[in-house]
Order: sequence, then structure tokens, then C-alpha cells
Amino acid sequence: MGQRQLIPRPFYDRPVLEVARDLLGAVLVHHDVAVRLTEVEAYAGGHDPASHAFRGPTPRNAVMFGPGGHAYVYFTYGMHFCVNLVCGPEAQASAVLLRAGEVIDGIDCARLRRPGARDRDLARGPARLTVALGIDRALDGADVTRADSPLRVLRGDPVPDEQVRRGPRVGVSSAAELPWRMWIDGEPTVSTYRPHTPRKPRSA
DNA sequence: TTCGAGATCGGCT
DNA sequence: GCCGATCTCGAAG
Repeated sequence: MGQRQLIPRPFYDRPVLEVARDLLGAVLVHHDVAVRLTEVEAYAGGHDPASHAFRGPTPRNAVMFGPGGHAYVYFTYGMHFCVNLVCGPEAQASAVLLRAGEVIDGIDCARLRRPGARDRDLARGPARLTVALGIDRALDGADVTRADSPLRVLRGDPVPDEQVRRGPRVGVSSAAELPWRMWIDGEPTVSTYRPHTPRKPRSA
């Protein structure tokens, strides 16, 4: 894994859909666990009603309005973390949600973090991916282009266009029809598509 | 295999 | 207060 190269900052200073597509096959590393990204989802910042940045900057989403190549880590549903990589023109607040991947290094460590899970399920889904890698809010704002960062993104083997598939985003209640979810065709580590389902109100 | 509900809490209206 | 870029388990087909 040491021979893989860091992806430099300009990679992220491009339109979000291009960055998302090129992140497929890239390798996310946190300490001793490495994951090859097989599924990502694009969020187009302030103009995208499904984006956390849609209603403007807040303390939580502040990182999205900063420079590209930084990680936006947020907490949701009272129990899950998810990771995004900020990209696009600065202050546009575009980001790519990392949805799933294949553990290619440190698999023993990942298994300990997700006991009982099959190997293909270790990082299958955005919240599972953060568990397998040990990512939490402390990494919010981390610069993934720096060699001395705890969280880094490295080049992987390129994924040819014919292996890239696109479809609707998962779990969002607005603009869900945009085909901004991308994954590598035939990968068993890609999460199964489930349309957004509003939850029933609680009752006694 | 598919579906529905619960868990659990921070952020924003 | 309300609701979420989710996951897991249990029940039914």
C-alpha cells in the first residue's frame, strides 16, 4: 500500500460529477485500514436541495464551504457517521458522499470493528464504511491530500467507463431522481438500492 | 427475498 | 419539537 500515490488537491477542484466518477477505484486510508471505493454519491452544494449545504453555512457543514480535498464528517440518525470529500469550486460547497467500498488492507482490524459481518459487507453502506475505517467526527475537516493526515485518499487502478454505472441517490427525499449515485458494475461491495421511505410518526 | 419498524440524538425550523 | 445522505432485526411472501 505504501507505493500508492496521494491524490493531489487539484483533483478535487473540478466539477463534482467528474470528481465523483474519478473517485471510483480510489483508496481511502485511515491508520491501518484501507478501502477501495466502489460506490459514491454527488451533492451539488448550495443549489442541491438534497445537500446539507442547501440552506447555507452552519457550524456543522462549515467544512463544505472551505477548500476542496477536505473531509466532511457528519453524525446522523443519532448513531451513524458518514464521510464526504469536499470538491468543486471553493465555497460552492459541493461534496461526494463515500457510500461503499472493498476493504483491501487491514481487514482483521475492520472485522474487529464489525463483528459478525461478512467481508463483502464490512464497508457496504456509508455508515458501515465509517465503522470499518474507524472514522468519527474528530476527522471532520481533515485534509485528505496531505501525507501527514490521519485520513488520506490514494490513487487506485483506473476504472474504465464501461464499468461505471449511474442511478438515483439513496435515502434522500428531494431531487432523488438525479442519477448522481455512481458505482462499479458487478462489485459485491456496492450497497443495494433502496428508495427513500419516510418514517411513520411514533405512537404509544 | 422483501418489507416495516425501532434505535437514538444533534441540528435546524 | 421534528426529522434525518442509516442499519439491523424480525415477520411475512
